Amino acid sequence: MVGLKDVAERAGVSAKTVSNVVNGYRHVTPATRRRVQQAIDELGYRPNLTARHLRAGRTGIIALALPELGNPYFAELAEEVIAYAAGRDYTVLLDHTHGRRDQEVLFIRGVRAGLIDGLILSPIELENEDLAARGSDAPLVLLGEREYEAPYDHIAIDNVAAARAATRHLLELGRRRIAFLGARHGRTRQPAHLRLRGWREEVSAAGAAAGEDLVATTDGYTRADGARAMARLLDSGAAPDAVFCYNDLVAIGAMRTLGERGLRVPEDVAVVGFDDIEDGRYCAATLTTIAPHKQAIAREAVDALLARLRPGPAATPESSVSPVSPEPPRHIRPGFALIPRESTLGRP
Amino acid sequence: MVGLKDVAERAGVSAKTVSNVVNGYRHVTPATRRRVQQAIDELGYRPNLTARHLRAGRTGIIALALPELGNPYFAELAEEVIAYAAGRDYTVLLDHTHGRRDQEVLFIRGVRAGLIDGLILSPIELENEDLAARGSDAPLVLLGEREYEAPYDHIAIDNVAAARAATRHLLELGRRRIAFLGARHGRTRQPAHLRLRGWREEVSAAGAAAGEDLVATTDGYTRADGARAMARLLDSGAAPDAVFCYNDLVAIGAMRTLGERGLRVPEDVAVVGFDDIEDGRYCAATLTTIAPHKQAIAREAVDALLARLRPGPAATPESSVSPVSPEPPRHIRPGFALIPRESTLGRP
DNA sequence: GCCCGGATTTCCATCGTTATACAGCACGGC
DNA sequence: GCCGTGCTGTATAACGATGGAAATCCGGGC
Repeated sequence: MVGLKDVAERAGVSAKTVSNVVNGYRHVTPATRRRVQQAIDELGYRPNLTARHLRAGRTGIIALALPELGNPYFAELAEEVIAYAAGRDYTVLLDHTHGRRDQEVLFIRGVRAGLIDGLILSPIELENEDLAARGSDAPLVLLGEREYEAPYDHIAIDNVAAARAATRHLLELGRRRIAFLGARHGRTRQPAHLRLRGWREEVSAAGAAAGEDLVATTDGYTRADGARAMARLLDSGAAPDAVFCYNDLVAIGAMRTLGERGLRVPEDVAVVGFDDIEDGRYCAATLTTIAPHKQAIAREAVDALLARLRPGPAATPESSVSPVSPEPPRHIRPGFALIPRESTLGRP
Repeated sequence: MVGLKDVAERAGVSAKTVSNVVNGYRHVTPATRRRVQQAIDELGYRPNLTARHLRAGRTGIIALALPELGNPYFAELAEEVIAYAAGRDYTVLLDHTHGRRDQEVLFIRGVRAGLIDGLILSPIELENEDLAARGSDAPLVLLGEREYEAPYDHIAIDNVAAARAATRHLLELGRRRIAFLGARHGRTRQPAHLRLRGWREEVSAAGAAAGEDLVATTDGYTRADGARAMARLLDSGAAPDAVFCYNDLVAIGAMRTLGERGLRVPEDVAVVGFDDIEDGRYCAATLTTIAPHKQAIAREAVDALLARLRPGPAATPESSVSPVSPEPPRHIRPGFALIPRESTLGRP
């Protein structure tokens, strides 16, 4: 490990002068600067980030905790967050919770205390009481469909409106028996709550079938879950002429099952997904879907977090005694779009 | 920020005693331990990782730099690496290079110096000279198809053998005009080098068509690249009866184009991919593919890296003067399997 | 020749934690 | 009653970098 001291010794100056050179401090003689720079190059010195972080009291690292990277939606979102954060000079530490409550609790409790400046979490099974009992004081931003009463910024598209738009699209195509795929069973808090509500509101308003026989539950939100749920739904005799799926993965699984059963998409059953993952654009029948504005979500999430990290605009000296009441939590709703493709329209 | 000192003061002991309690040091009176623990709980103290890292001279963080998270192969691999590293008490800092040489160079040069203990990199465009000019001294493990002359551990399946297995599978099905999809054009070093060679060796050995008209180039390895390349190949009149694709994404793109052109998979054109990503199992025709043993790759990569991090087994005191020559770089070849599915066999 | 003021560089303390060395103390054997 | 002998707990010094005060240097004005 070559440190400031080594460079300083070699250049015949003090450690602080080397530090000044490294940080582009103005008042350094060109001659000194040159000598120091040469020593730096010769020794291959690189400032130790850990030490800097300790000194600075911050690390410039934010954590992003998502359920699964295997879900392309989250992988794509992660890329956006990483890219945007990098532009704001922050490094992202990516983690996954497997959608498990204990993992989620761990994160909000503050694993990595002192290592990360803040956390963006997309919870699945987290509960209100977990947030209330939170120990860590690092800023936290929540992402995704789940809604909480705790005072944290929350970024999510309007899931009810999106679900209604998807359902309406199917209704407008003349479908009357629209199934919902991806309710979670055995839970008091329903992760799919809002999308399910949107579906229910819209079919009810249209006077279409809204029976519970058209709601299929899943254990998770993977392709396999979608395939199984679709099979169960068909076996139950519910005979849907369309399915609105919790997400694209579930939809892709459902389409696979439909294909195996000899049912055509969209002629026999139209399918709508949610997330607009890349895969959906290359299915045999490209997938109609709700496209949340991922870039906006990433941007808003990072901005919201950073807003709570930065000292805030000009805290006047006297106000530092009586702490300014923090900004109230904000609920930000990035946009979304319905993207009609072959799974509802057929091939042009 | 509540630190050891605050806890110490509250418990009426020294900071070191608190540290001892936190770290489970044996010789602490139960009474003292209790008092300290209570102070910890009351203040909600969490040890500052940055300070620990500085003190320890290591962070327990390793970086994993992959081309794209949007490619499910890398997302799935990342999950494996993160999980396995976690089991070995290491945190993974995930990064992506977009397969760009400048990014890759940045990483091996040692961005994050001092913050990470080592790096696992899956390079795409990195060159030998970049590795030779490497500045950082943090251990580095290379992943993936590209081969280098630099002295670093390298983890990759036997790509030639895998490509031959895939091609042989197609030959055994009676296909004679097997195209290769995903050569990279305009590059001296061909990323797809080994897979292309495997294809060439196998078709030549079988006396099947091996002309350059059956080799389609791509700019990248995405679904879109695959779709475009397939279209070009068909337009060229090459009339393949099978395609072996650089990876599953390219294969999925190719299948989409085949579908649009009214060609059936596998009846008219059989398709084989590479990577065994989840998507392939849910295509209209499930995708035959080469499945690299991802878990083994992740395990070997992490193990190889950690082996160079840990002090090494019992460096005898006298040998510490004359530095032991480091272990020679190892080339590790995890296994792979050909997984035949509908894209070559048809639906059972 | 001496002093002044700004530019340049150095010294010291500090971020939060832990390793090392040592100081207090109770207990038992003589 | 004295002195080792184990335990406990404390004081101090790092880890590597940087902010701020203090010290030094330099040329110019008197």
